[in-house]
Amino acid sequence: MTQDGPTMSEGAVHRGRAASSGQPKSDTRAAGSGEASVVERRDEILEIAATLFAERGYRATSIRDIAERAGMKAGSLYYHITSKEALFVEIHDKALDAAAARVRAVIAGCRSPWERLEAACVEMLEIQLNPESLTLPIMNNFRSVPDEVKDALIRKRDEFERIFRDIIAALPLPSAIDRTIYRILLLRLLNTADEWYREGRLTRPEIAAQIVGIFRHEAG
Amino acid sequence: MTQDGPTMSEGAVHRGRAASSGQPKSDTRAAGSGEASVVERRDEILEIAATLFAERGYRATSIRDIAERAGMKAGSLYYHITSKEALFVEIHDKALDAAAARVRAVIAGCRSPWERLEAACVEMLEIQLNPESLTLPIMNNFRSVPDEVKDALIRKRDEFERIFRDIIAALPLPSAIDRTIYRILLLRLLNTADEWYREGRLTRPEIAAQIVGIFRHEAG
DNA sequence: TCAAATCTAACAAGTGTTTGATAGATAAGC
DNA sequence: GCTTATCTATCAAACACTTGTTAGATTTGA
Repeated sequence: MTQDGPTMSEGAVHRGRAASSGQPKSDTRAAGSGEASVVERRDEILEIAATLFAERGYRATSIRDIAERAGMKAGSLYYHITSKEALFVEIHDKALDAAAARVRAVIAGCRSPWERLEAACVEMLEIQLNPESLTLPIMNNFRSVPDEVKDALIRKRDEFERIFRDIIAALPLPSAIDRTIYRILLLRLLNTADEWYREGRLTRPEIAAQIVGIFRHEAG
Repeated sequence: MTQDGPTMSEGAVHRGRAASSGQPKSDTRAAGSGEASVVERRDEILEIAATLFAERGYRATSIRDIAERAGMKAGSLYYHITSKEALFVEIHDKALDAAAARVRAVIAGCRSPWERLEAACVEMLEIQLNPESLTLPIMNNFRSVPDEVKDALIRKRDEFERIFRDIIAALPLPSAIDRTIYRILLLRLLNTADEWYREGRLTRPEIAAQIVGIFRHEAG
């Protein structure tokens, strides 16, 4: 892609209920009335799209694919979304926020720096390898994303990675090790786990322990 | 992609001079006659395609992109190639062969196991980060490749990675470290270097040294 | 003259997106 | 309570465009 994607012009003025707009009137409509509420429907679409983006990548996932999985026709999707790009950006931001929250939560209960690193690694593997929710492996492969959007995505990702910068800053590493490279390498492994992970033999915590084992060096 | 790509039916019976076929008559035509020889023309196309595939990925690179860079129209490309898939497979195989040769060459002159590992890492970074030749970063991102082709690509890649299996087998690692995970992680970093590498500050050999520094653990 | 290499033009299929029509539910007026 | 009117969510159909690929005509050079 890089230069041929649609150009993401201005903000949406759709008739439908695209992205951010606060609740429509007061439509959260408690789950009493039998069927899924309006808000849930949109979240459902976000999850479906997230799963497909994660499985096949942005470019290889078509609007029609998403629509079909959501049980509707392609055109109908545009009642809920502004554009494919906007959909991706929204998912990406939500996924990173959720991931950040989860990682922050697990490291909060850790005393030593190495404990924190290992807990963060375990949690990252869970996040990347469990296609359960909206916390999905889509924080790389920026090549498949139009240029203008790319900047926003990278900014959000950098924000997320600051968590690891802090964890690593607290590690008692030998002075010969460059902490920036250290962080880049570690995050690359964690973020692309779904590409190199092979089911079987070792469990996820065991693999996380292997990673930390390799990255563990005490100053001396 | 995964299931929608073209289906790579049978072997080519083109009129042109697609893939493997030995030389056409005796057409290597020494470089005396002023212009590029026929064989060189085809290699030129392979290099152009390799560069584009590396830059944008398989799916995001169109036949028309390649043709334009080669100074011709899309249809004309099919005089030289059988299909986009076959073109990719050929490039991929050639790239891996070239990379294997280069890595084998540099580790041949090394005594100690750790020396060998560092030399291999330096060379891999050079290969991945120098878009000079046909030795290009396309040994990952298999998601963007049709299923049937994927198997062949993976087989070839596994063959390449055996070099690293041997290097790692000779390392005096602590018994707690799993050499399979160790190899997978290291190769993932080296193979995706073009995605995480940022120009400036550290040179490539310095980065390679950092990587080896992190992965270096003596048994004890 | 002959073959190699390229062009033009089309194909069928797929892309993101828009438009106008329409069921089904909800609310308002009488 | 019954009939309107409004609104929500969907569909069908088209749009303009890109994709890989093929066929036949045409140029180029020896």
